[in-house]
Amino acid sequence: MTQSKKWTWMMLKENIHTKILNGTYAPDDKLPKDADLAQEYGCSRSTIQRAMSELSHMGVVDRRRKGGTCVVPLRETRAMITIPIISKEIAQQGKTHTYKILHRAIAIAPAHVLAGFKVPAATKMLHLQSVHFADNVPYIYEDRWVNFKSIPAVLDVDFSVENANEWLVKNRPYSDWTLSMHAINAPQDIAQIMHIGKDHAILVIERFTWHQNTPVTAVKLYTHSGYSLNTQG
Amino acid sequence: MTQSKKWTWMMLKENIHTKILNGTYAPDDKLPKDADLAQEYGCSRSTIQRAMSELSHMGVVDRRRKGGTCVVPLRETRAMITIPIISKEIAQQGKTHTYKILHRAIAIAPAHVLAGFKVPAATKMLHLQSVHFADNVPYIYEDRWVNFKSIPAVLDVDFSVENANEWLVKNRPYSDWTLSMHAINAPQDIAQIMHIGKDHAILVIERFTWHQNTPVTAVKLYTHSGYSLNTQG
DNA sequence: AAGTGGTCTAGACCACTGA
DNA sequence: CAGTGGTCTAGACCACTTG
Repeated sequence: MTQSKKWTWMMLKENIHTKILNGTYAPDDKLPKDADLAQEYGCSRSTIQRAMSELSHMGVVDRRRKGGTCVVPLRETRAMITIPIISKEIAQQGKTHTYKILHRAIAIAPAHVLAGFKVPAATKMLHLQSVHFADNVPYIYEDRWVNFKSIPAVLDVDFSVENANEWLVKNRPYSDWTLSMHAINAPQDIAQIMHIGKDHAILVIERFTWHQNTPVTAVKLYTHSGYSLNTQG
Repeated sequence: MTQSKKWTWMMLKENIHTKILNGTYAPDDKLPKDADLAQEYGCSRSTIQRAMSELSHMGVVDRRRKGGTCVVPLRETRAMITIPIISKEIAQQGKTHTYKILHRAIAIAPAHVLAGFKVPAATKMLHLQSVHFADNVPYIYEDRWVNFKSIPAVLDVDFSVENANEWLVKNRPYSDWTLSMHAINAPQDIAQIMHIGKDHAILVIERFTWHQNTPVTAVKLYTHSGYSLNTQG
């Protein structure tokens, strides 16, 4: 039925996905094995493999050696989100990015930072608090701890000029990270900085980064009112 | 230097990523072309291709035909997030999921729903408001519009028993969607439903789904206090 | 132990796109 | 139009896992 056509892996992915969506393959059904599908579609097994591994990655099917390929019954939505580089994001909106540092100190990192890093002992880190503006309107407030032991040069940087995130991305890339998003009511100090009312709801993006198991930086980004993260699939 | 070893695409990905992280390949540098890398590592071009296309997908490098492969200078963080199936998520926490429908009506969808669907004309849809509980504590409030023209059977379902999201996932899978996350202060009615104070900050997840260009459902999930979305890379 | 998906190879051709 | 990445193939072997 499906021969005589040239199938790319992308077309295969969509074709099989459609068959799953329209019930040709129902939830929990077992799909034919790759070799049989290859014959059915008249293509090589590698091409089937490529399509199916995408579907597996999307959470649409579950693939196991020896077990075969099944349609996942209650599929979750998986989305790739991009945490933008702040200055780029602001520039894309046609606005001017400026940046101001409010606080710089070396201090023992608070418990939640140590916990997030999974570092048990109290450790001194560089504490940086700063604000990003878009056309002089507060855009994001950034509260950051930097483990300067992993990158001593950070102590010599003049962060009144240089943006901490971008300096770090350039000078101490990370290999692993965690990310968490939640909502909070703005406490008094942040409300004042962001020019919003106390208790105004803000989206907080919290990120921990490591480089080969060494903590690099922990940052909380307190977004401006109305900020949203978007994606599609 | 790197021969005599058996390289898998995963090892290659990590090895090349490390070289980018440690500056062997600096931002904006051009990497050797796939064929040369294949020779350098003593593997086939397909294997290099697999590793590099992963790095490209991660946003670490930029690949162009004829242009070659470059290290992206200011790399964004890209994360795969999973929007869980509510009942599963609650079960995973060892709690009991229950569900209650508060409102069911057919009405003209409000402007923001029509706009999100990119449907210009006023359209009647099924409006469902419900709450999910974890051990009888409000967990998520769900405000949903269903385009019943795309799935008439939805009008006959007894949503006092059946969970709308899961019924839809089973009976009208979607092919395309958008997702948006932001924070709001709980309005009076939602605060009351969720047993929180008015203006308490909550994370809202808003999703529009289509099936082959036909709107299926628009849903806003108002999460409980303290909810967070997590991911890692 | 056998079956199925995961990976690797060597080679071919195609599709962009930059010079 | 020439160079580079993207895809496809046919076949081989490996790794996991289930019966």
